[in-house]
Amino acid sequence: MNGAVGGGGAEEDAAAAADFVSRVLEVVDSIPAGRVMTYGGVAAAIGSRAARAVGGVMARYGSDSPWWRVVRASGHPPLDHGTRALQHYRTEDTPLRWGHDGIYRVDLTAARHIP
DNA sequence: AAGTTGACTTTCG
DNA sequence: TCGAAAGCCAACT
Repeated sequence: MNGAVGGGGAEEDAAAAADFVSRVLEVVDSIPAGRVMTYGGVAAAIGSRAARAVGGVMARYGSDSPWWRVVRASGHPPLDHGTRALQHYRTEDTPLRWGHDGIYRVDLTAARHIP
C-alpha cells in the first residue's frame, strides 16, 4: 500500500475530526425510533460538551444520518427543518406536544433517550 | 497562530 | 411562558 509514512500532521487533524464525527454519528445512529436526544445529550454521550459542534457535524455529515432524532433542549427541531422532521416524527410515532398555533415540539418528557 | 462562525445550552428578567 | 445574554467546544479561514 503506502510505502511512505505520509506526513501525519494533517492526517492527525483529519483523524481527530473524523473521530469526533464518527462518535457523533454512532450515537445518533444508536437512537431508537420514536426517541430523540438533545445535542448536549449526544455531546455528553461522547464525553464532550460541544453541543454546537454536534450540530455542525449534522449540518455537514448528518445528511446520511437520522438527524431528525436530534433536537434542541427545548424540544424544537433544528432551525427551519421542522416541517421536514415532522414527516419523520409521524412515521416514527414520536410523542409530540402540539401548541395552539399548530406549532409542535417534541415531548422530551417521554421521548428523551438516555444511553 | 488567532479570530470568527455555528442544525447549542443554561441562566436571568 | 417568552426573550435576551453569556458560556463552551470544535471546525474553518
